[in-house]
Amino acid sequence: MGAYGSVWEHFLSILLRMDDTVRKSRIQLDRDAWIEQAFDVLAQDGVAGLRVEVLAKKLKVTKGSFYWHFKDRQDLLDGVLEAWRDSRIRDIVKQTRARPGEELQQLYHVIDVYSASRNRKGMLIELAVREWAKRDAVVAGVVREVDTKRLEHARSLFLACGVPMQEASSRCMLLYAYVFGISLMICDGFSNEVELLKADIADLIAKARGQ
Amino acid sequence: MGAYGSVWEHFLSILLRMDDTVRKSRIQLDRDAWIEQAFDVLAQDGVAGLRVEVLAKKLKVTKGSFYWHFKDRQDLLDGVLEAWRDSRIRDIVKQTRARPGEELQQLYHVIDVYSASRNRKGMLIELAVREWAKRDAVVAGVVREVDTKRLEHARSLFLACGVPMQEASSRCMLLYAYVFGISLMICDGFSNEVELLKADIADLIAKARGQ
DNA sequence: ACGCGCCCATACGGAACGGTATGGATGCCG
DNA sequence: CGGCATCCATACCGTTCCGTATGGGCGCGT
Repeated sequence: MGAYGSVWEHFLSILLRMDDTVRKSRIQLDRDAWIEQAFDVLAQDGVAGLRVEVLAKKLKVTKGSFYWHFKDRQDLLDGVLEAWRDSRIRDIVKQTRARPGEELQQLYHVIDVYSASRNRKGMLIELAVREWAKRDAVVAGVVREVDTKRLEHARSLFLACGVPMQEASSRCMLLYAYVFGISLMICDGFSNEVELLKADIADLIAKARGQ
Repeated sequence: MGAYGSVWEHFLSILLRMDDTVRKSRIQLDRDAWIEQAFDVLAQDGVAGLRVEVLAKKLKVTKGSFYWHFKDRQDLLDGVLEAWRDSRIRDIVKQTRARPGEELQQLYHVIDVYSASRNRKGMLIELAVREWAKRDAVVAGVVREVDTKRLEHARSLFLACGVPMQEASSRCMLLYAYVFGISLMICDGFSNEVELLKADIADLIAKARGQ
C-alpha cells in the first residue's frame, strides 16, 4: 500500500469513473440533468406526470439527490419553465431569420418545423406547456411572451413578402394556430392523402391571394 | 293510521321529495349526475383531475355512492367518453346543417361556435379530451371518429359554396385546426385588436380566393 | 491522516387517492 | 309487520406521492 497504493487507487478510480461516464454518460447529476429528463416526461405525460420520485427512478437515483439540487418540486417546475422559455426564444430568431428575398420560403420552413411529424417531441412539449399554462398564471405569462415574439417575427416575414400590415398580422396568427391545432387532430380517417392536403394548407396560409 | 295513514305518508313523501328536488335539484344521484359533474372537472383540471373522491366531494356524497353506480374509475371514464362522443356527433349535424344558399354563412357560424370566448367550457373539454387521447388509444379512436365526421360535414359546406374537392378538404382541415389552435394561444400581447384579426382570419379560411 | 463539502441513500411522516367490505337508512311490496 | 332492494356512509388497506431528517461514501485540500 502506502503512497503507491493511493496513487494506484487514484488512477483506478479515474479509470473507473471514465468508464462509468462512458457507460452511463454521467457519473453525477446536476440541475440540468434533472431538467433534461423532466422534458422527456413532460412530453410523454404532461406536467401532471412531473413527479419527483418518478424522475428519480428514471435517472436511477433516489429523491435524496433531487432535494439536493432543488428546493422542492416547484423549484424544478420553475427551472423547466425557464429552460423552455430560453430555448423557445433562441429558436424563434433562428427560425425566422431569412436572407432577403427568401422570406416566403422561410415561412414554409416555419410551418414545416412545427409539423408534428417532423418534430414530434417538440410539439408534445409545446402542447404540454400550454396545458400547463391553463392552470398557472406564471406559465401563461411566459406563453404570452413566447407567442408575442413568434407572431412579431413571423409577421415581419409576411411584411417582407409585401403583405400589408393587418393581413400580415392575421396570417401569422393563422399560421401558428394552424400548426398547433393540426397537431391536436386525428385526420387519417378523413383522407388517405393528408400530407398533400397539408401542403395545400401551407399555400393557403403563406401565399397572398392571387399569388 | 291504517290505509289513510299510508296514503297520507305516500303523498307527503312525494311532496317532500319534490321539495328537495327543487332545492337541491336532485335527491338521488344516478350515473348521469356523476358524468355531468365529471365534465365540469374535466374542463377545469383535465382527465388527470377526474378523481373519484374529488367528484364525490363536489357532489356532497362519499365514494360509497360512486362505487354503487360505477364499477371503478375506468367505468366513469368510459361513460364520460361515450357521453362526449354522442353529444359531439349530435352537435355536428346541428351546426353544419344549412339552408340552401346559406352555406358560407354557416361556415362562419361554425368558426364562431368554436371560438373560445363564446364557448369557453366546450373548448376546454375539447382540449382535455384531445390531451386524453394522447395516452389512450380508445379515446384516440373516438377523436378520430369525431374529427372525420366534422371534416366531412364542413367539407360539404365548402363544396356547396363551389369550392373544388381538394381545396374544400384543405380548407375544412384548416378551419378546425385553426379554431383548436387559436384557443391554445395567448395573443393579447401581440395586438390590441385581436378580435378584428380573428374576423380577418375567418375570411381567409371561409372565403375562396378572389371571392 | 484528518476534516470538510459535495452528492446521494435510507427511513419516516403525512396526505391523497383507488378499491373493498360492511353496515345503515329509506322506500317499496306483499 | 317483515323482507327485500336501492342508495349511500364509514372504516379500512395498499399504493403513490411530497417533503424532511439523518447518515454515509467519496474526493479534495491541508
